[in-house]
Amino acid sequence: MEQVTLKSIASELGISITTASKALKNYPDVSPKTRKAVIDLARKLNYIPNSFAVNLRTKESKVIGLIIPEIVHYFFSNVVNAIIEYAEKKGYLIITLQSNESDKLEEKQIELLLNKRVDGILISLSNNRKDLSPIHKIVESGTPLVLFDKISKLINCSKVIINDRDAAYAATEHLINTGCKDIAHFRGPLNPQNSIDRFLGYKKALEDSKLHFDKSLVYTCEKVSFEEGYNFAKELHQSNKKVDAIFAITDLVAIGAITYFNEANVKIPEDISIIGFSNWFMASVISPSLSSVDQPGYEMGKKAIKLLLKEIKAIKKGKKIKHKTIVLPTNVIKRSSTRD
Amino acid sequence: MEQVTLKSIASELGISITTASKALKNYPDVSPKTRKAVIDLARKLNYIPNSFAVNLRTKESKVIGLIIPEIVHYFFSNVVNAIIEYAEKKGYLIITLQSNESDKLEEKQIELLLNKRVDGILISLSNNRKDLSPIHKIVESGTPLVLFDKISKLINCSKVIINDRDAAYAATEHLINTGCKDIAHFRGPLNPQNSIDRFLGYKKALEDSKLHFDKSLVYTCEKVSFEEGYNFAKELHQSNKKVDAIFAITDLVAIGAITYFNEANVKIPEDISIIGFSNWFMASVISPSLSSVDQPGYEMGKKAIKLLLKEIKAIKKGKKIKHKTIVLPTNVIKRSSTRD
DNA sequence: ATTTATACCGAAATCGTTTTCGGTAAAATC
DNA sequence: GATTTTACCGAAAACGATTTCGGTATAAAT
Repeated sequence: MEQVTLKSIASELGISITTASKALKNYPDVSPKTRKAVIDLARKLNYIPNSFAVNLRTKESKVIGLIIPEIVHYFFSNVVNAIIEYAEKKGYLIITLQSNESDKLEEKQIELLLNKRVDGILISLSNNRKDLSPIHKIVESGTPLVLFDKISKLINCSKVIINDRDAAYAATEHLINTGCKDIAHFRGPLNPQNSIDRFLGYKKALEDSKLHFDKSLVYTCEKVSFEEGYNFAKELHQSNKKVDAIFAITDLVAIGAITYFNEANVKIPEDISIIGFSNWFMASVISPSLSSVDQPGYEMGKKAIKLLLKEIKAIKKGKKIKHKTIVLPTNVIKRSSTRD
Repeated sequence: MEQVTLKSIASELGISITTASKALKNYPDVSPKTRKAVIDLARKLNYIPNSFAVNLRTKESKVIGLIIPEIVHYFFSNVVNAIIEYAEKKGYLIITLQSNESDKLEEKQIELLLNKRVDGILISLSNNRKDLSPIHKIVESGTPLVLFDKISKLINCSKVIINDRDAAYAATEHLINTGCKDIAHFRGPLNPQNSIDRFLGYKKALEDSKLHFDKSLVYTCEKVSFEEGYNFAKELHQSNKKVDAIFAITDLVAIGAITYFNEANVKIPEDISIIGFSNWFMASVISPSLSSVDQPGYEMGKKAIKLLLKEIKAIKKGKKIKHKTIVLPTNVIKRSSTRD
């Protein structure tokens, strides 16, 4: 399998490597005749420029690194989808890595991407990240970086996020506006900022409406799973606590709850209203269909890669870059699991 | 941002580039003293070997290309998950691309990966692929290739698949064994081999059990969506056709049907049995829980990347490679949507 | 006829690493 | 003391493309 190079083309045509290169790259100082000859031969031999050599020379790889906690997640697979798609259109390829919520793994992966000399890096931070020095290292290396969804404000780079607090506030407000007074919250783990922010939004909405915040109505889903939603719904129901609504950290948790209430013949939303978070496609599909807050994964991915490519371009041109933080709007999607 | 190179290390230490390189790569002909000096300085300056130069020299990129129809799919995101994970352990990175079921796009992406000079390629073919020449091109280029799930037998390379026909046969057989006699099939589109094979398995199972195959009981889901499952269930129900079971091409379609029957107060599995395909995690979660055939995405991804890396290794050592086709076993997972 | 402009072409340096192949000094052997 | 071995080191040639800078013809201008 003999490799076709500029050298082989040049020697076949009896010209120099320089001229061959210039012919293919539309330099003006090559005659139409030789240009045609080179192009024709290149096509005939199926010449493919050696990207390793090009990379070395141009010092860019046209590859972007992407680290997310887990790809097997509707939200993240949508993000990845958008990123891959947009990047490809702009001539960039994406190397994807998953941290599995392990900060140690995340650090290794950052190292890997830096070693690969990718042109830029996109990260959604793992929940357990405390030490920010590996992230700072990226910035120091001069590699453009954009953080999204799960970010840290302490890093000096561009970011794309939603306002979890406001979104949770809106969800809770929707429950309040539709007449609910005793609202439970199935929250996420205690550490992640997302989970904290949503809890805070929930609490703030209660307070702003002069509703009593009852700590015993807050259940913590460690794994944010269907089962937890199901079991906490059962627990809540059998406890005979006075509750007329649930705000769940995630649609999956909410659907767990719905499943229990359906089985227990508790009417939704007459007896209890339920609202989820993320607007997973299953939300519109189960019955009753689930009200939710949309978390625009595709949009987020697209905005993040767009921002990153812009910074890469700017740096290449030696321009100064101003880091931006884009906050994507979220909307409460009203369906049948909450009242009118 | 001055780049740290072997050259800068060497000149700082007053030694040659060669020796610096050898010190870092554990060559025996460098004294412990200079080795230590080089290693220490390299660490101090945070030296990162220029991967572009290494690639050029070693002619390998340690990158694998992966093309799938869509990443936003539980099955495929599981495949990707496994591939990324295993590859990383073995020192390889994954560039992921999605064809969106477009053969034109798929061809461009193959071109992209070939131009990038990835060390190997993994593909799950798009449904519309007729012309196999772009795939042959990969083989001709000498790039190791492994096809999985949606493959073509006409390509001379290794493959990882399930036997859709047998799996569908087993699903239908399960319905028959549990007393069903009039079994409908919500099939997929007419083109894709997967869809055809599952239909054939269904038909064969009926014939082998001397059950009548009724063409009017076969519904074609063009988009393989929840809505189609729901609507065909409705259509079937209102048609008053005699039917006591449905085999759906996919769990999503099956869940659509279940949702309709739940609403219509048709008892599952007493009045009608339903079995899906893929063993999506939602199958165990809805009520009644859905019987299904597991389609081991994670296993498939792992086997595929393993096979590919093995071939890459073999080629590097100049060994001959024998292409393998791995057929992964599938199992009928019995849950509450079918009878005992 | 001489100068100037134009149109093409190519030598060579460069990117940073890897690896082969000699070379020199010191130590070991006879 | 002469020879061989051992232990280190480095020059230089790759890998393949890009780009600068200078060159030589030929055509145009004076």
